[in-house]
Amino acid sequence: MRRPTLEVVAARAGVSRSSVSRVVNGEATVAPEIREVVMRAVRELGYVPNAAARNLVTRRTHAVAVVVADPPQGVVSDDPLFSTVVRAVSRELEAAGKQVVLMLAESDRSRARVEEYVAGGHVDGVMLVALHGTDPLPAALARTGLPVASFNRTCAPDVPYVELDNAAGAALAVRHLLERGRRRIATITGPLDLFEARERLDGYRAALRDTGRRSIVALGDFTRASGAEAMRQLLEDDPELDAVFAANDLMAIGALRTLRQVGLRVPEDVAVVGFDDIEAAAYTVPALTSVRSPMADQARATVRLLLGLIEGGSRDRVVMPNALVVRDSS
Amino acid sequence: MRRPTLEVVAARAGVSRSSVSRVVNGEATVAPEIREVVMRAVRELGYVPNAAARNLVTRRTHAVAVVVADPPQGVVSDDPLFSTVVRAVSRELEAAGKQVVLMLAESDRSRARVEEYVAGGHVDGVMLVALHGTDPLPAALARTGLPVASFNRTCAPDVPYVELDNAAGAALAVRHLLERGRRRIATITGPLDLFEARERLDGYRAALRDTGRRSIVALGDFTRASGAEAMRQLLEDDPELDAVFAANDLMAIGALRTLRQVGLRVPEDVAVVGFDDIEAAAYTVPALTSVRSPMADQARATVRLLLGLIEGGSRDRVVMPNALVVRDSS
DNA sequence: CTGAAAGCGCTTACAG
DNA sequence: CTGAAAGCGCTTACAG
Repeated sequence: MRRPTLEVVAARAGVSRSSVSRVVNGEATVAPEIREVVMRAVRELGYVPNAAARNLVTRRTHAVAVVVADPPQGVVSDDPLFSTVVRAVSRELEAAGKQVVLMLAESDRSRARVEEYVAGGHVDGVMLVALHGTDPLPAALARTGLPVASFNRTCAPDVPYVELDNAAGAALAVRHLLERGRRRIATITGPLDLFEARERLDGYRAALRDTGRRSIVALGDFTRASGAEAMRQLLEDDPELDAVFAANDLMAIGALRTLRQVGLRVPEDVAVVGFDDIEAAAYTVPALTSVRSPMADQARATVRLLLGLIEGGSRDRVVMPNALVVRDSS
Repeated sequence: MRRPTLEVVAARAGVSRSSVSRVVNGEATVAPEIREVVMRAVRELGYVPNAAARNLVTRRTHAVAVVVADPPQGVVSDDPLFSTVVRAVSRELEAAGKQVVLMLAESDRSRARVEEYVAGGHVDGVMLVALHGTDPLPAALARTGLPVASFNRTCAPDVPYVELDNAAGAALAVRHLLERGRRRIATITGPLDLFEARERLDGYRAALRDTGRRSIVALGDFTRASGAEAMRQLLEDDPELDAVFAANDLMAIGALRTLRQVGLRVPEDVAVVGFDDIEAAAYTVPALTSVRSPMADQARATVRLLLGLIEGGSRDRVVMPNALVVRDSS
């Protein structure tokens, strides 16, 4: 049962295809009685315009690719932020009448697919999420000539992006710990090929440097397991430490677990602060102090940036502010 | 800078458009020297076939819509399962050469958009996730004539689906608690307009009925907050209860929080069991016993079901088994 | 094995 | 305001 075409609707309504097209596209220059009769035919036949035909001539797809360029270990898409970001982006794009085409770029093969897909004219623009700092994908996509915006910082010079003020957020956490009287403040970093992770580490270092204290650093990869492991490492390195700033909440949750296992009390013995303020932060024991990054806001900002580019707007970089949510862990 | 067309490639290679098309589509019936010269032209010009033109004539899009039909409160897409499911589905579809078009169906307006999009021939098939039992969307989509498969049970008679054996999973949890010597076992349900929630409640009831014990039920909606609230309610209703089965882990996490707040020990005073075995279950205090539902497997099964339908296969219903992961909370 | 031609279902100047 | 016609960029019988 083939779907009816414009042709069929025109025949039914006794008008030309042009007129049907105009009515369907809501053009003003149509006589009321023609509009009327066309609308009826459309309704009766259950006519829906064929997308491919329309795209072919208009060169507009009303679709946007959201490319989640996940590092191999799946840091980001395993993250609670994944759903927050994907949802916020979807809602915003939908409100703007754009369809979301979700693409996971993991393997080299899937990256090649993404490039081909975008170059094939399937979408009007591309939004990138969660890139390695050195990911070549942004630059490759920018080369297609389509509008591209990134949810986080990239190193492609011509791809505008939105980002958190990661360094400032980290500094906020460290200063809070200092105010609480903590002396030996360690940090657990994210994977340092991500800008976010590097910037949060920088913020931590800068805040400590201001007070002449030394850094105590363990590497993590943004997963709970790595946070637990890094905490163990830190305690070995410096049994005297009295605070830890984890570069995201998942690692902070892992750190809490290790501290409990070795019998250290939080916050009495060791204070813990995370980053992102995911929903689970309010449900840890004790509840986790965290830097709140308004992910949904960031997602909205990126969408607006991209929509602006599609409409031919400017390519400004946007930086989102942070706040600290103090709970029981510090 | 318009992208080169088949025409341009043909001119460059000095052959017909037909030949270029054949080479690009990997047809066997092409002389090696023609293939050679076409490939070179393609490479030099950076030719990528226009998707709209191709779809228009082949009536194939190589795309699949993944429709997350979330209840208004956003139960599902706030859920850690969202990312698990979306990722597993994306990977599987990508491996099959299908593009994922993610659509959130929340408001009536966005539901209408989904229907129109699907009817417009944008996709080869539809995968539904997270429906109310009474959601009219599955039936509406089935009416477009396109292949539709659901990640969970629906009430549309002609939409095949994959589902967990929810009742059996719940019964597993209850029997485990009985074996541990618990006498007064309560449950916190999910929103009862979801089949999953109803079936888990049924399983709980059936398992208790077998032993002649009575049900103690509080309603939740699959969120942490509702779990915390329901737990409070249960303790008021029956201060003697010694176990609770929450219909998902998030609510179990909320229940743990309430129990801690009122000074009850887990599992000494009250044992807690959840459902889904999300990653966070291993990180609660105490670590949460949970019914493991192989989400990724379920996602894969649904994708295979849908791909089968697209290829013209059968419409079998699939039921996935469950297991219990025993941790410290019971 | 190759090419000329028709056609997929739309939109959009262009006349009238 | 309306319609006839061209054209978007491809694929695919059909001849040869």
